Amino acid sequence: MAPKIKDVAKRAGVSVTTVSRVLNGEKYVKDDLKERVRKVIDELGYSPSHIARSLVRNKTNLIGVIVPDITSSFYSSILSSIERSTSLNDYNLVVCNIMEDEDKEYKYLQVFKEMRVEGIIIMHEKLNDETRELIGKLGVPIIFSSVKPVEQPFISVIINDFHAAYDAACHLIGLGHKRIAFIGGDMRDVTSGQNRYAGYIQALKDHDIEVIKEYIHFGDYKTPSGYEIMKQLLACEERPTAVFAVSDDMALGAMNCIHDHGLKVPDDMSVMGFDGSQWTELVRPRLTSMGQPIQEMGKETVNVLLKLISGEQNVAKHDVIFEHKLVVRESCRPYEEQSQT
Amino acid sequence: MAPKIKDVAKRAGVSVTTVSRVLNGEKYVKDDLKERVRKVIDELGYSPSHIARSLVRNKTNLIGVIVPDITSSFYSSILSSIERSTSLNDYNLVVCNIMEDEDKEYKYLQVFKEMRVEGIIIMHEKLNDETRELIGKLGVPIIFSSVKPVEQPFISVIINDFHAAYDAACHLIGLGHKRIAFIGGDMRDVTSGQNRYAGYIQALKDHDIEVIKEYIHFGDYKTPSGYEIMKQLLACEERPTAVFAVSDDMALGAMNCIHDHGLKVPDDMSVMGFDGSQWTELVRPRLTSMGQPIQEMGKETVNVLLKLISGEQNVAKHDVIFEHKLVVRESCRPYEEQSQT
DNA sequence: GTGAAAGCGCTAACAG
DNA sequence: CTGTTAGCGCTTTCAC
Repeated sequence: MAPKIKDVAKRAGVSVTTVSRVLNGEKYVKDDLKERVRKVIDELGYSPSHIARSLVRNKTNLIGVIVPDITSSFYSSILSSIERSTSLNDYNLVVCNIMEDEDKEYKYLQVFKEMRVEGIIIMHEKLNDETRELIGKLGVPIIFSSVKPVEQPFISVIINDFHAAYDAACHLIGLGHKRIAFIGGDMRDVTSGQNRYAGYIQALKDHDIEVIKEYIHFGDYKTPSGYEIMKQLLACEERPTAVFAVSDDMALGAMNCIHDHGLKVPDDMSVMGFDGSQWTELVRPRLTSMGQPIQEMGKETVNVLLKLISGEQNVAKHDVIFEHKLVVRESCRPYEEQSQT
Repeated sequence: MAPKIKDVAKRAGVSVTTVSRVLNGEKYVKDDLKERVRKVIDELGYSPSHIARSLVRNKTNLIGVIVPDITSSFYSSILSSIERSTSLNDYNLVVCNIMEDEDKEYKYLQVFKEMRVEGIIIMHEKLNDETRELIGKLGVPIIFSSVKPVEQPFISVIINDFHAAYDAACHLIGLGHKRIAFIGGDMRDVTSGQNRYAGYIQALKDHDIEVIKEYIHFGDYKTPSGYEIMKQLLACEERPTAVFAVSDDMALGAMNCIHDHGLKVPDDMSVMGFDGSQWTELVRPRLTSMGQPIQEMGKETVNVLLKLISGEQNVAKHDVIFEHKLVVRESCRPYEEQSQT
C-alpha cells in the first residue's frame, strides 16, 4: 500500500495538517519542520492521492476530449496541441476515440460525467439526439473544436468554412479553371459539409461559372472516398480540369487516383485540398491546400475552455473564428485551353 | 451542485445503502424499491462520483500512457488500438504526449502516480536516469509497447527487430541489390536503433556483401531526416541502388528526395520502409515495408497489462514477441547491372 | 431485505 | 505557527 499523509505525519512527528501545509506550499510552517516533513516524504516516496484531493477540493483537473479518429492527421494535430496546452495548465486529458461508434461516445460522455471532468472538448458535429440531450444537461463547460453543430449553445473554435471554401474555389478560378469538380464532405455536417459546399457554389456563381452536377460528389473526408470519387470524375465525358476536395485526405485519394490513371498532377488536373495537414508537404507533388491554423485553434480551444471552467466573467460567449490561409504548393497550375487533351 | 447519493436516498425514501445497492446491481433489494430508486436517479440525473468510488474501492480504472508523438502515424495507430481495448474493458486512458520533452514525461509519471493509475504503458525507450528511478518504484504494473529498454524488468510487446531488419535487407539482396544503403534510427535506442542496424549488417555479412560506411546513416525516424540523409546518399560517388530505412517516415523522406532529384522510385532506386504505417498504401509508388502488426500489438499490450493489474498468476513474465511481416508493394524492384546510369 | 455507521486519504475551518 | 476535527461522496461490514 502506498504511504498516506498520516504515515508521513507520524514519521515526522507532526500533525497531518502540517504535512498538508508543506504539500500545498503554504507559509506558516517553520523551516525546520518543513524540511523534516520533506525528508520523510522523500524517504517514503509519498505522493498525495489525487483522488482524495479531488474529493475534498471538489476539483479534478480533468478534461474529457472526444476525437472522431485519433489516427487522422488533422485530429491528431489538434489533439496534440490541446494536450500541450492542458498539460501546461496542470490539467489532464481523458481521451475518447469514437471511430464512428455513437454508443461509445455516449458511454464516454457518461464516464466523463462520473469522473467529474471539469470540461469537455468535442471535435465533431454528428451528435445524435441522445447525445445532444445528455450534453445539454451535463452541467460542465463544453466547447467544440473545428466544428460548429447546429442549435448548440456552446462555443466553437473554428474558421469560417464558407469563406475558406469560397476562397479556395476562387483560387482555382483565378488560375483559369472553369471545370472545377468538388469532392465534398458529409452534408449532415454543417461546418465541413454544408458550409464548404456553399462556399464552392457561391464562388462559381460569383464568377458566372456553370454549376455542373456531374462534378459534385460527397465523400467521408477519408482518402479512399477521394479516390473513388475521382474515379467517377475521370470518367466524365468532359473532364474537369481541377478538383477541390474539402479535406486533404480526400485530395490525396484524388491525386493517387489521377496518378494511377496515368495522368499527372497538376499538368492534367489541378488538385486543391483543405485543412493544411502536415503531410501536404510530404507528398509529391506537394498539395496546395486551404489551411486551418491547427496549432492555434487547439491552443485557443483550451484557453477558452479553461476560462469557462474558472468562471471568468469576461469570456465572450461567442465563437472564436480563426483566419483560414491558402498555402500554394505544387498541385494546382494555371489552366490554358490548349494544354488540354 | 450535482446530486449525491444522499439526495437520491432522501427523495426515494430509502437509505443510501439501498441506493448504493441498486447502483451496483446487487440482489437483496426488493423490486419495487429498486424501481423507485431507479426512477429518482433518472429524475435527478444522478450519476455516482467516480472519485468517491475510487477512494473507497481503492481502484481508479485508469491507465496512463506515454506516447512519444501522437501525430506520428505509427504511434497514433497503436494508441488507437490501445484505447479501443481499454475502453472495452472499462478502463480509461490518461495520455501524455511527450514530444521529446523529458521533463514533461517525468512530470506526467508523477501525475500518474498521484492519480493512482492502475497501470502504465510506455512507447519509447529513451528513459533518462531520473525516469528510470521513478519508474522503478512506482509500484504499479508497467508495460512497454513496441520497444524494449535495456535493464528494465518490465514486459515488452514487440517484434524481433533484429530479424525484421535482417529479413528486410535480405529481400533487397534477393532482388539483386548489392549496394544497399541504410537509414538507421537513434543508436541509443536498442530496439529500433541498434537491433535494426545489427539485422541489416548481419544480412549483408551473411551474403558476403561488403559493408560500406558511406552508405550508413542514422536519423531520428522522421521524414525530414530521411530526406537529408538521402541527399547525402545521392551524392555518393558510387550510388547505392537501394535504401532501407528503419521507419516508413524516413523512407518517405528518402522517396521525396529521390523524386526531387529527378530520379524515380523504384527504377533508379529501391526504397524499403519499416513499420507498415497506414500511409504506405497512400503514397505513390506504394511503399514496400517491413510491417509490425500494430493493431494486434496494441491489443495485446492492454491484455497483458490488465492481467498484470488483476494480479493473475498465469501471466508469463516474459516479453510478447509478434511476427513481423514484409509487405511487398511498389517501391522496390530487382536490380540488374545494365539498368544503372 | 434494509439501514446505521465507520471509514477511504485528504483539506480546511477553527482553536490554541 | 501548529494541531483537532469535521466532512468530501461513496461502499461495506454489521446489526436488525
